[in-house]
Amino acid sequence: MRIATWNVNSLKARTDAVERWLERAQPDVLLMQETKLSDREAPELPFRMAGYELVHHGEGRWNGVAIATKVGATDVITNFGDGPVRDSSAGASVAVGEDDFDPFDEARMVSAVCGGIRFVSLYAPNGRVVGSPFYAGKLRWFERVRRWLDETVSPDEPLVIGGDLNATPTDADVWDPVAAHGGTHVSEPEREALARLREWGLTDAYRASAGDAPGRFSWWDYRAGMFHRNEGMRIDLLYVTEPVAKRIVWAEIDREARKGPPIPSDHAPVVVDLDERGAPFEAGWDGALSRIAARTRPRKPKAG
DNA sequence: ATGTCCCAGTCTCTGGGA
Repeated sequence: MRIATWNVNSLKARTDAVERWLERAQPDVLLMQETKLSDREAPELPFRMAGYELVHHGEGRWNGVAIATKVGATDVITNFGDGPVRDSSAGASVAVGEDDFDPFDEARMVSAVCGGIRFVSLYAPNGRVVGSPFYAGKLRWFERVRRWLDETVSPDEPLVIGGDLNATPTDADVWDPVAAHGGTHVSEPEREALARLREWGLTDAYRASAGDAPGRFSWWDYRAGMFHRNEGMRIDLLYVTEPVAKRIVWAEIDREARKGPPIPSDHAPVVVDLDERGAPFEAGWDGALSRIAARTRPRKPKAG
């Protein structure tokens, strides 16, 4: 089973590139981020023509997460089960200010069970500036991810949770820790937030297979030739529970997909191969889903 | 070296976000 994650930087602008990559890489499940589409605009047909079901959770102009799957999708969860997000496709010309920023109004989480594994596609808030309200919201969002793990799934269950986490686990995941020092994506609270996820019972699938070598990045800024100098960061992660970790046989970051033409995403896909010996999840997902149902309360829509 | 790319609206440019 081949799994992957890719921040596509607009699925509208990148539909053709994603279709070509699916044809070449043939993942069974692809997590995507920054689709920048509403659910109504999600290009389900091209994916279906390529053999994939598309599960999409979007808001329009910004953010947006999705799962493309060849092996079916059931038990879909959006936004941690906390209710609807905003619609940024209507009346969104006014920027979200510091005071009204709420990462839980944004489409940053979608999950589904595919091929006996629960997958979660995440798009962490950027944080903008360490110490800003956006940075504080980013840390709150990571706490919500951990709480969702605590309340709805178990480390004993087969789970893949990942995507664009907008944070680097260690200095080995940054081209120049000194240059990046003091910025978002490398700060200690962000790294502690990632560590809290691992401590719950998750393994970094790429590192488990590819080792600790530095210089293995998944994102490079478009500007200043940073890709060609390999000045980037590894912020696109696949964290997996033990039942999945023991099936890892290979992992790679597809740098080729970061090259043009045409204009590529600023992220490269991260690919992990699992062997086929994964036993069916003994307890089944019914138990886990009943816990989810019990914890999921429709959130009262905000006025206006 | 504030250098690129994406989006929507003010619509062949601008402002906002990454």
